[in-house]
Amino acid sequence: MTSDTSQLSRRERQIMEIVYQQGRVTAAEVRERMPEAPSYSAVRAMLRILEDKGHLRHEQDGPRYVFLPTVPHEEARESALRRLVRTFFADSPEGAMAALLELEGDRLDEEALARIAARIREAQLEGR
Amino acid sequence: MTSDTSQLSRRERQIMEIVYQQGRVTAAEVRERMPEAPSYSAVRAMLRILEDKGHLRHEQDGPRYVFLPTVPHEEARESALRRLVRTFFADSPEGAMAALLELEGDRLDEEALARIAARIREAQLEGR
DNA sequence: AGCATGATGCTAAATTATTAGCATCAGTCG
DNA sequence: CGACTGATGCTAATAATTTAGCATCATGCT
Repeated sequence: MTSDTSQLSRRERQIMEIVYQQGRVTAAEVRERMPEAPSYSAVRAMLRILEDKGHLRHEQDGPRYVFLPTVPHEEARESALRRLVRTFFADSPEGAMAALLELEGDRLDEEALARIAARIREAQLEGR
Repeated sequence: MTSDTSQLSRRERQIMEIVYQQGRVTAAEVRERMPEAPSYSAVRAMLRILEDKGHLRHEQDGPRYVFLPTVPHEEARESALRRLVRTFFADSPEGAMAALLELEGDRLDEEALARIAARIREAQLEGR
């Protein structure tokens, strides 16, 4: 297991976000998405550092490398979720749920709401 | 408005998280909660930098300063939520809600689930 | 073939971040 | 009072991060 993401530097964090967002990316793609993007070779240098630190690995994809996170997506997002709930919601999942509804409610159509409601009912029935 | 939190360095980010978690903190309190905490004076120096950059402000509290974020808690968490949904949930709020339920469901008691369900019903009735 | 473009590996310089110490002040205690 | 502790303001040294250039290789095109 790689070290905690709270230890990532500024650029490292920017890159890791892009990698998780995309799933697998080339150096050029990372660069396109970086705020105030440095040179191509600077991006590659950072990617290599992240690989050396164990956060990323690469695969050959034709003439270029494609980079992937070493911590699986699922795991990383759980970790990020927990951290967010702890930092901003006094560790209350209910608060986070409410905020998501409030903030993103208008992006949830009828069907999505129904699906979430069903999940809630399920949780209620399971007494958990 | 201060610059984007994605530009925060390693220690800056650690400190901002602590500040948001606590609401208002002294330098000593920040230091207690930092991973691999540096010296008291190093923490103070970082707090001052964050203040210079506009992320924090301070108030006098007896013989010491207490630090507060300049971006209101509500705003900061919305921003963090959006970023999380975008990075890890392909910008799908439904996905984020499902993951929260999955991950933290066992921390939601009957009453909390009922309250969330009520919020969902409300959203459904409002056709949003 | 030569040239251009896109890629990697590597290096090191430049820049920024992080660190902690010193001087000074304020408050408390014996 | 002096000593001690806890605080601030400030500085600069050190460490870490970030940056980009060079050499080289591979591929495709004329």
